[in-house]
Amino acid sequence: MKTRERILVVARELFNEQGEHNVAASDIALAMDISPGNLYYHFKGKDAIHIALFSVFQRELVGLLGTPLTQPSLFIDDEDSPVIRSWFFLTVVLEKMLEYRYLYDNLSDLMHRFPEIDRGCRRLGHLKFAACETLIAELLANSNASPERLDSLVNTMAMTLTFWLPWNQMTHNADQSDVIVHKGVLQLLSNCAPYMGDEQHSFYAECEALYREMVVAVR
Amino acid sequence: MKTRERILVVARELFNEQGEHNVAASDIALAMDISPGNLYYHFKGKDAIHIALFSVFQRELVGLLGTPLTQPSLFIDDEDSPVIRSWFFLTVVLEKMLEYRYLYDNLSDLMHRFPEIDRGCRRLGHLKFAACETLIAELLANSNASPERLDSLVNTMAMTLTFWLPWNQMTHNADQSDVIVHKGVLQLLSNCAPYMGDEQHSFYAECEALYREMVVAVR
DNA sequence: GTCTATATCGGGATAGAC
DNA sequence: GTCTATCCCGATATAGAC
Repeated sequence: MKTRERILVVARELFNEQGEHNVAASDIALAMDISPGNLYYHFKGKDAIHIALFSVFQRELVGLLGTPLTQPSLFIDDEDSPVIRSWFFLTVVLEKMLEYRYLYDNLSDLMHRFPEIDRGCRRLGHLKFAACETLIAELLANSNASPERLDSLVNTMAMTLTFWLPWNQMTHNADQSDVIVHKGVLQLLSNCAPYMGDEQHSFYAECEALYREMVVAVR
Repeated sequence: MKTRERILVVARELFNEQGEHNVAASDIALAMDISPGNLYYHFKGKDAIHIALFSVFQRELVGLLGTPLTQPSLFIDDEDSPVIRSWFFLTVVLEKMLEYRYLYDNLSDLMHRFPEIDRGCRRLGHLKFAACETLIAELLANSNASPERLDSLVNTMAMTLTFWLPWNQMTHNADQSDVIVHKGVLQLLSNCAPYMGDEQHSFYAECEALYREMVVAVR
């Protein structure tokens, strides 16, 4: 792997582990066994690394959010139930966010410091909203919930999607970084539960079953 | 007002306006027209200011969260409906948080840097949970929602309470800092709506009525 | 591309006069 | 209590050799 690539990988790891602000450019160089000067040859400082890192993340997440549940894929069959499809979709999104969780630990800060990140996050926010809307439309197709309620539901889901990782970090100090995604999906979907029609119970059963299956599989 | 007091007030304002990390100790001194040396006479650096500021906030918020809806007060009558009481309670809590919103913009960061803030926020988190639980117990007294659902509802509410301010800041760049509290209360209560019994509609009506009333009153 | 050495700079912190 | 002046340090950034 080229040095430029490695810098991005190592920087992301350090940011996630130690918090963005605790990592100096020289720390990254040190962790890679290269000199600070060399690092500055590839990126003109930590800022440039941030921009590059975020642009990769943005591209990847836009790709995921852009095709929510619409097309079948390798993993998702068109015949699968909306619950399964939603479950899978949310899992994939949260896992991607977990890879770049340092971003969500310091969202306001980074958005404030970097206009690019600010614009990017707002764009991602809109996409999150849209994705949740189509997800809900599919999941609650024959629900009689009022539009206002659905609005607030979408809002809750988009917000949960954004802050689930930091929220868990602050409530459970333990590092259950693998179950955290599945717990998040359950939390997200359980918000939809009360609005579902008759399949309500079967939904919840399916959810819980999948949840336990995954948690067990991890351990 | 004594200098020591003024430092805390000005620091809080600057933190809220410009973000905690963008404010140096010398900035605070500058904004107050005192010398950096003088500031250091009162507080041994920015860290000490943070600790002092947080301890005030913690004391205040613990006071609010500690007596959720239980005792009648100047503003809350024992005969008032649970909806009104919940509404008022959430408003007061969110308004206090708004006064110290810089905290919630950089939660992970500050918790990471200051063990005191870390411990305090976890404690506040528990109190938030407990408060939401009693609120829900009162609000959904005769609901038949399953315990799992109620758990996830409490979780959603506590999380919303924690991240509502930063979430709004990142979605709506406009500074509608006065309505933000009322919008938050509506968002919080609308999560409970589907679990309410027959009074569901009357609840929503009451909520919306109050909401509009308050928004209009502000403008 | 990579290194070492060094310059720069901002913010934290202290000493001592008033 | 408050000021001025100064020191110190860590992190950023550059220069120039290899």
